[in-house]
Amino acid sequence: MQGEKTAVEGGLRERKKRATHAALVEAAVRLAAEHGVENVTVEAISEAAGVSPRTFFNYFASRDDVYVMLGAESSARIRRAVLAAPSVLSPLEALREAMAAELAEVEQQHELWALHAEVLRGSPHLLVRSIGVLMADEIGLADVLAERSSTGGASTVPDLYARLLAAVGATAVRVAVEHWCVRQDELAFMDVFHEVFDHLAAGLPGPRDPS
Amino acid sequence: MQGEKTAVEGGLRERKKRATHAALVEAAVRLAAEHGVENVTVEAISEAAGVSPRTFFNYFASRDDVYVMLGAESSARIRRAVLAAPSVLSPLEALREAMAAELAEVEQQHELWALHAEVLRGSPHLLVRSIGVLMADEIGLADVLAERSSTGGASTVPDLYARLLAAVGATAVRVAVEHWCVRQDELAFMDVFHEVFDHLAAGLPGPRDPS
DNA sequence: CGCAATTTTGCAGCCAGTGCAAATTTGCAT
DNA sequence: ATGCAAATTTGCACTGGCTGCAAAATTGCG
Repeated sequence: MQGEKTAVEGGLRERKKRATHAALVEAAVRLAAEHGVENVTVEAISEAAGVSPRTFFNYFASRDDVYVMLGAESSARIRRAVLAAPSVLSPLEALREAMAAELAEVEQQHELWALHAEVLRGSPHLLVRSIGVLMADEIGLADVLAERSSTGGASTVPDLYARLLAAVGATAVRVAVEHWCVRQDELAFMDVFHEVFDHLAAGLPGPRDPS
Repeated sequence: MQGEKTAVEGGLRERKKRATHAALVEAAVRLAAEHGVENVTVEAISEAAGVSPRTFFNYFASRDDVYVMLGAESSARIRRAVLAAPSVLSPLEALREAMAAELAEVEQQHELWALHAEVLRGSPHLLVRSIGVLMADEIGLADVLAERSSTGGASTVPDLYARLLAAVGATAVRVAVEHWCVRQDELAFMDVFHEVFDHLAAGLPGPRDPS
């Protein structure tokens, strides 16, 4: 399937849409980092991105969404990785591997993420919304985990264990990220990540290092 | 009105403030349950509560906050209970006990909570915000857990284990509540709650019942 | 009762967010 | 290339969320 040389995806239309989306996000983050989120209007963002204010709302349902809707693609990739995991792995191990792989990817782009994190740190309001969105993704993750474990019966509602594992996994990643953000220069992120999952696998016995 | 004997707290001024606050919350929840959140304006809420629209914003920073800011007092009580827990309990056990006690309390009021849950179910937007607020409380909980475990040194930043335990504990409660909401008539909430914590204590080994 | 502090309210106004229809751009078949 | 259909962008008008400010009402206290 390679007939097209550099066409990574779709037609010109779709590419332009993605470009506009990215331009809006970047403009919003940069303006917010400089002037503070509350002092950045939709009009300013749109102008910096070269579109009309009305167009902004064709891409985001609210002004805040431009700062909040970032992890959507990551979460889809994690779901695929969980489904593709070798069946010898326990559910917790499969999830651990899938998340580790995705996080290694994200660590590349690093720069935009750092700026974005700074913006969120300055507005608890947005931070809270972001956390909420991350957690809301669990439902989809729980579905995938339940599907992987079950023999094939398409259960309409994931069982308690799958829901718990999805939620705890997402929470573990968030804690690892937050902890690492505070001590960015002291620790390697992946070390923090694996320490967190070691704690979980051991049943959270106590503050002692489980290794 | 002359008897000051039943004055549970403060003067008339403070009581009236609490009354207004409660009236706004109740009016908002009832109106939202009936007409849908998006069809309930601040004007309607204020009118039902018997105050002016402007006054609404003296109590809540945004319209959505009236649906989102409910668990604040619960979380303070849980923190106190964790600090008061006997030191023979492991951190996970102490947290489990504190949360179980608080949840038993909340189950009494049941009625308003059920209505409120229904409203949130109808608006993913608010559900996400609520989850975010719950999770944001963890920082305070992590402080308390770290303080309980440490010999006395007031660390400025809770250690990784305390943060993880606080976050996972809050997540576990949320999962238990959500799971129970779906099967409200089949299961007793406390059974779900303890099953979740059994999974955690066992290190999430697999979907099999750990009991 | 009268004074000081607090709370409520109305008002004027900015900005977020939406529906609609016209204008513009893109994909594609001819 | 050219014209047509579909998708996208844009302007416009309008509702409603949200804020600052100062006047009016309410409460606490001597």
